[in-house]
Amino acid sequence: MPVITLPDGSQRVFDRPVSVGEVALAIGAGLARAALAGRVDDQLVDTSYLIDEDVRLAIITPKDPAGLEVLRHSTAHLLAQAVQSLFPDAQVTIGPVIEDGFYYDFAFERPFTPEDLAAIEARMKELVAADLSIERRLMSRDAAVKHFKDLGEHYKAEIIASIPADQEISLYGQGDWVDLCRGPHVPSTGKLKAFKLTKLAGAYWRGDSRNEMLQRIYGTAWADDAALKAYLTRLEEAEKRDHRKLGRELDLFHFQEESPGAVFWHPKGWTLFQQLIGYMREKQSAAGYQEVSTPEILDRDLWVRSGHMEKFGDNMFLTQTPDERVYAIKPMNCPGHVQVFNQGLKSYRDLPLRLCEFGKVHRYEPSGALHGLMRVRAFTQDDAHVFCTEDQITAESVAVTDLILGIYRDFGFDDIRVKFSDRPAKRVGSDAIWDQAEAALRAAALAGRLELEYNPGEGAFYGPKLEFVLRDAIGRDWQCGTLQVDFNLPERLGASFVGDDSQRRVPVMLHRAMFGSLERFCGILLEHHAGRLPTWLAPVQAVVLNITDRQATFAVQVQETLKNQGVRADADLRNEKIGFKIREHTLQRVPYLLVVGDREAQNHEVAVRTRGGKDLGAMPLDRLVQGLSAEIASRGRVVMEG
RNA sequence: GCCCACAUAGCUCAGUCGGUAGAGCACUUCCUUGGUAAGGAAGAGGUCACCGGUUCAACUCCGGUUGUGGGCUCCA
Repeated sequence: MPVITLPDGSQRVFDRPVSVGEVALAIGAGLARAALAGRVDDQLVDTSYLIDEDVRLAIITPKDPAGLEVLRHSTAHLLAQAVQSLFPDAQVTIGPVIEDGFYYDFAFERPFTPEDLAAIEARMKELVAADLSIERRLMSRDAAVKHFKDLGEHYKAEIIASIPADQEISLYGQGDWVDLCRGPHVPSTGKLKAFKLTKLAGAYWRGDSRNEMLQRIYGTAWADDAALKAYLTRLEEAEKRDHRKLGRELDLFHFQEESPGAVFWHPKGWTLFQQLIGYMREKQSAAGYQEVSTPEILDRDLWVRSGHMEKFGDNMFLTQTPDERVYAIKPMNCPGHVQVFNQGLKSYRDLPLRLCEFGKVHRYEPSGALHGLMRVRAFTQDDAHVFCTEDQITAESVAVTDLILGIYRDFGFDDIRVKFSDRPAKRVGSDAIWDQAEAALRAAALAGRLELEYNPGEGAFYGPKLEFVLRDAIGRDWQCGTLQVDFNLPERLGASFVGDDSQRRVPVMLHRAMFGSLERFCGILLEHHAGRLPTWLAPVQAVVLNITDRQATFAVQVQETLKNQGVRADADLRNEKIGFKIREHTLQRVPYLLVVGDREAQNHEVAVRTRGGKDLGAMPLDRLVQGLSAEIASRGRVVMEG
């Protein structure tokens, strides 16, 4: 006589064991139709699951996030069934749910083509129309291994063999097709309505690049067609703000074959870049950093001593010169900064010593990893190294964290999280020092009142680290800043200072970057703002548009006035209609369009329009200058429009 | 680096069965001086990424190289 408690607290009593589906039907026919699965005492189960004792039960529908997951998982199975019905020789492997969808990896003798994809999707639709019921059964491990081996499914057999002995092996069948799966699944294929196969890709078996490559088919699945359509629209919107497209449209930068992964910055893009540097210089100087500049190329031997050659030698650019020496183009700035520290005898009184550099580094990234500004081979870091005593680690770490958080907020990022990685198994330094360093980083992260994600054992061999991740306007995460404690490099490169007891000591080094890569940060900014950079960062902040040639002189006068006040202003004196000019500069995302006609010239004012299409009306020149200057100085707060 | 796809004018893209290339926008010139998201006309612009092969003939078919895109792996 199971008593079933529903989420609203109400109870239902049955005089015999009942399935989740039957309970749903007892509540209502509509709910029974929508039911995809059940949650029985926090465990997700199929609608066929038989309840024979008192439980709490929630009926899971597509509206429930868990329901959507079940739906996607079942769609992955549907995909596998369709593939095997069309291509019986294809072997199945795994097919998990991912954000917004699912994928399934297959082993098949020839690559799938886009035409195959269309055929597979059509077959999936047929299987949905057939509304095959999906049934779960249990099997012993040995029987399951034999079952899949007999089918020629070697990957599945391998997966089953690796499942812990105490776990039961469940299979799900739909029609004549069976797959190994933990479940749960929707009751029948007819429940799968809104899905689309999206792309083909290669993927290594078990995610290991030493293994053979499988073929992955990606798909997306939603509760209904409206949600699917909304998702596809969202993808299109994301494409529109792609920084590579914006880079071309706004004439900011380009790439070309002669130097893959290296940016050609155009005047407008470089203006943005320089704003970032100028901003950071100001912040760092205020925070007690001293800027240095170290060589781009350094003898290979230094990188052998630092340990980089051994670990990352394959990813370094090396020079070929008329002499015998081999230089490495620097992939990082740290060894250079240690050389600066090493000049002259340092005292504990010199610490903490904070050296920063806008260092351009080169890394030979794998060709397949390159991606616009986001992953390049030549980039500029806002790199800094703090040389300090062990006692200073905490205070310095807190200071760095505070600095980083304030900076992200200035750029319009409020959603920031931190990943904390502590000691790995293989490491240098005593446990006492690790205890101290980890405590310092944790304290620093907590001081910033941040959401902390803990990655045990993921730290560098030379010290623990914090990684700062920011979330952009369309919900993507970007790792930018990093703070690492290093017990290793100073010693390897012979850094030391004289302590208050006159003994030589080895300093601790904190590695820290805030933007990370300036190139990448530019890309993130462009996508975050969809090209509409805040006024203080916009390459062109205002453009003066004359209506006819009669106002050309006044237009130039307005432009000059603005430039003299430090506003980046252009004048568009072309013989074009005002509508045409408005359109062009709006598309160029210029924050303020200043129209001057006879009326304005007469009154010594400008008609102000924003790139958002808002008409701010006529404004005397001095008020315009005042407003623009205030907005630029405020870094981000919109003064003019408010 | 691995898998798949792609590479035609500055940009976005057509180009059938193999017969040496087109459009729109942009650009140049001329007309137009027009009040808030595209005024009109004419002109110029291409070794079809590169190298090789097949063929009477290759943008087109085949092989290779480079680059790009989407994934995988990697990211000090």
